[in-house]
Amino acid sequence: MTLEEELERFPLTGRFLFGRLRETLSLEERAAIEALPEEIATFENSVRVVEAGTVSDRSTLLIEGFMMRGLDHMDRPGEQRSALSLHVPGDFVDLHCFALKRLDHNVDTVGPARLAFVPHTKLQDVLATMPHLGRLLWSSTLLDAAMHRQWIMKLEQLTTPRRIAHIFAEIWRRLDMVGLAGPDGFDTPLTQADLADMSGSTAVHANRALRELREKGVAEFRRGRVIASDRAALEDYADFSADYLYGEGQLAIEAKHYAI
Amino acid sequence: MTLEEELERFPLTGRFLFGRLRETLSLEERAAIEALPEEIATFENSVRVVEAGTVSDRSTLLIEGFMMRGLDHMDRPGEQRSALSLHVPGDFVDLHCFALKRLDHNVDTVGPARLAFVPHTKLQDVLATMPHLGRLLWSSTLLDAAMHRQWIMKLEQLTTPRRIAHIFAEIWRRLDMVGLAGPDGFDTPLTQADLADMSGSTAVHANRALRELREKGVAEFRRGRVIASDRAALEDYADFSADYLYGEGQLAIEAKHYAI
DNA sequence: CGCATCCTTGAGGGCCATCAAAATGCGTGG
DNA sequence: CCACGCATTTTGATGGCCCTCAAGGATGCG
Repeated sequence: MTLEEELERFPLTGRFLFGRLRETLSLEERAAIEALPEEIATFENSVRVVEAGTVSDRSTLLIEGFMMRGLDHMDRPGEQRSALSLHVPGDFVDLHCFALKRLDHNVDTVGPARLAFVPHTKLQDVLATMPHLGRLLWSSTLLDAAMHRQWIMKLEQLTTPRRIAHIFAEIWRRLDMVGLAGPDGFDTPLTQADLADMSGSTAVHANRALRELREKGVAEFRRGRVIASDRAALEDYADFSADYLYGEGQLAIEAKHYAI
Repeated sequence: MTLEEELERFPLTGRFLFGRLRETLSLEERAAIEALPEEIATFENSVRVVEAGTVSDRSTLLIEGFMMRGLDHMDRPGEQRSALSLHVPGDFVDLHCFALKRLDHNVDTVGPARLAFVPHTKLQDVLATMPHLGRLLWSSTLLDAAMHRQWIMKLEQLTTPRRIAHIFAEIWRRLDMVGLAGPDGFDTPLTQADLADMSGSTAVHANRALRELREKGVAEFRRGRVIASDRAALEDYADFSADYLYGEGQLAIEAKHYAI
């Protein structure tokens, strides 16, 4: 099914796992997912949707826009924050809190966003009646963990310009999977300060790193728009390999194993 | 049940989730876990147990010793590696590969270790018949993700001495939970080069960072033995808070939610 | 006792943080 | 349409953390 058809039939959740494991879901299962949200809401830029430490009985699915998971720095709340992951439409942002209940980080919007809230009671019903779907939900939280690991590697190994290039490469691939990227770039609501948070750097240095990317011809960043005419060069510069996103290439392998 | 009793009845898997969510497991469920391993094996220091990229049909439970998940740096294989997580006895090291099948990183021993291999077919049987246990297995993979997030924060926010102090503080707490720590420190097979890999630094700089920890009275590290007389000072210095480990303090909350 | 591994120390240089200030773009309201 | 305020971006200067290369010292094992 194409993305357009998918979104026609499942306008809220059609992007969930699209380009990855969605193909292994039956239509009944996709319908069950579409029926999960109890409430749809729209938020403005930089709104804290869930606060770290709170016990929650619902999870957030991102329909439209971007979100970030992070933590305020303990010394100066609100000033310097630690970015843990960025989320694009189709992501079940804090599904893991269904199993852990208490969230260990904040969940904020980056730019305006439309969200679907899924009560955990409904998830529990789905798990009881649709075990295969339950396993796929599990997998989707593990994709998050795989991205975490790549971020760790990125922070341990790369300089700031390469870290930012890696961020660009990852977001681009992920937007691609849900049909929201262009042929030579993509749009985000990110600021240079956001990039600094994600790369463990400062806004000033992120600015200089972006200049280097521009001068090297790797990528351009202007007010949230990322343009890179040579995608291979960008991914090469960032030591980026899309394997950890478990995208289309791996689907053949996965689908076989998921045929319970 | 005390840890001693637990290990008496479940010598292989008695430490799995001990001090965290194990209390929510029935005796039948614990017995089911104990019956999972198909093979027990002992390995020497620095043995690669699973190679990145391979499709695996079994997962590894760490019974005794330490393991590390990581990636070799692309340019110089075997030389500079990126450490992603360290594992202690009781950890279901690569359980996530049950759901994702393909591993995105290597799994190596650090020092000698005793491992239990669990075939995925057995896990599948357990999931089919014991849904509650299945959810707990899910949770255990999410604890890994929570630790990943804390590592990301650690790398983004802290200097190398504080990163190493954070590593010490985390390992100490985790060894505590499975009864393997002392009152003023703990033993590991880690070298200074390992600490460097874990903190995204170099062996030389890790050495200087350890000297600073020693001079500041935060912690001592001598041939794998970590000694810190003032644990609060160590955790304070490292900006460490054990919440993300979802240990005993949170059990009351969790247990309630897990009473399906 | 010899060897391998690990630890330690020095010197030089590069990446990045910090402080400070100015320029640019953008929405609001006059 | 212009003025204004505000967030964001840009640039400079200084200093600190950390990398790299190099060499020597300690420890443990056969």
